[in-house]
Amino acid sequence: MKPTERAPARLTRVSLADQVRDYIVLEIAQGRLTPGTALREMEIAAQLGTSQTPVREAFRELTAVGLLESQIHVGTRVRNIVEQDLVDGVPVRAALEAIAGRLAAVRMEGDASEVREKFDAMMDVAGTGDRLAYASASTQFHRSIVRLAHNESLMRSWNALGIEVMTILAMASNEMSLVEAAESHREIVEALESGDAERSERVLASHVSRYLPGTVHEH
Amino acid sequence: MKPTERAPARLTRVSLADQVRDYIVLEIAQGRLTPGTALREMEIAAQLGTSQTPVREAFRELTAVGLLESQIHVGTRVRNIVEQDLVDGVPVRAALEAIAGRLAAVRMEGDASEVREKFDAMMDVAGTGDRLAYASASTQFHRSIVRLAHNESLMRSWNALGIEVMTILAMASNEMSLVEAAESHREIVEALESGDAERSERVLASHVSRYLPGTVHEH
DNA sequence: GCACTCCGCATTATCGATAATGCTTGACTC
DNA sequence: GAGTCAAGCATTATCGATAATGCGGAGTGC
Repeated sequence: MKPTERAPARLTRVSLADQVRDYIVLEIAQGRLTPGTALREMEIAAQLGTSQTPVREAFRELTAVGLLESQIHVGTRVRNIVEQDLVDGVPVRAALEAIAGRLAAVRMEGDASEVREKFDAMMDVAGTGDRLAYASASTQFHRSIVRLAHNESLMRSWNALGIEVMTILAMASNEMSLVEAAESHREIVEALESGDAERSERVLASHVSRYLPGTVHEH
Repeated sequence: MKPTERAPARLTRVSLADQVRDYIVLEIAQGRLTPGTALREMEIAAQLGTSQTPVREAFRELTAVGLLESQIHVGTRVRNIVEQDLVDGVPVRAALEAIAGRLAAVRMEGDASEVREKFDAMMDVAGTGDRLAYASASTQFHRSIVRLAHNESLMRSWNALGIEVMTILAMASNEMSLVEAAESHREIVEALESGDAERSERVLASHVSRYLPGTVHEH
């Protein structure tokens, strides 16, 4: 009962545009596409055996989160993500996740099981040392908190930060201990489980602020 | 020296996708497309004399800001924006613009001329009573502040809120005095001109918080 | 009468081809 | 020799057509 006959076991799950997007992200995260590289729609399409359309949609999405940059009628290239971009994102993300923590603590009414599950998954992955998988697990952890805040505006703003991509890039470029990193999320889970909105807000803001590259948050 | 011969003086400025997007927003803002209405790509395309592709891209963008909702392989419909959506957006927007105010106050180094220009434009428009134009002017005012913060992550998160659309919808549905509304932005301009980061942050947070429909912010 | 299956239709997702744009190069003028 | 203009080329933007998907209704068996 094969899904389809013609596709060579590759690019067969969801929409092609999504798969192309993930492919490009990986290429960048793993250094096969370096900043400044010009991306031609038809070329990528040919590589992946799709047509121009899904590639185009992937470009649009990645441009929206700042991974690519494009000029109308000219072209699209890999944006040079400098440390400043990561630094810029921190206060924004901290503010958003602080709100998320405050709302989630109240709205999930003591049932933080989903968050704890994501935390456990993150710990497991950290043990394997797979940095790419860890980046994904961490993103899912944080996203689940934002989702539990039940505020679509918040979710959209947070998504627009392109956390997943940034986390992958950050993970790929540093040597931080994964287990240690995962462990540092424990206090978030506990704060949420306590149902204390203020504490959750505070813990999340402080946690995310520590993502400043090469520095430690303090007040 | 006409731009093109074939187009009937309509849909001729920028990319078709952008024009389709603006068209749909207007249709919704002016009540010709009501919540729940199913949108068919080919139908809109036929109406506007384009093909399916630009319509599709417009749908994607509007889905991203929450104006439409779509299911893969099924269809896209006008989302029912309820008061809750507007309420949800307020704390997020307040947090983002507070950050923007703090950064902008410092980074523009006393030169708030751009912001003042947008303010003046908003006051002018308010005088005409054109609510749609006012919504646009107000959005431009706020966007200019976010832009002056020189933080792309912030800009992206803010854009994802779809402020323009929400403002249009809010404007279309209430009877607030435009001049009064415009005037309430003066303190923001003054705070920014003073270059005082904390004051700008505070004034913006408080101003945006007042956008809560039917209520007044207090602490 | 009710539940289940299968078929046809409406709609989107993807494709391959064409039109439009803007950069670049090279010739021409002053 | 420097500047200007235009034609060619690379690339995207848009198009029209086809493939794939999923929903709903007709038909069937119990």
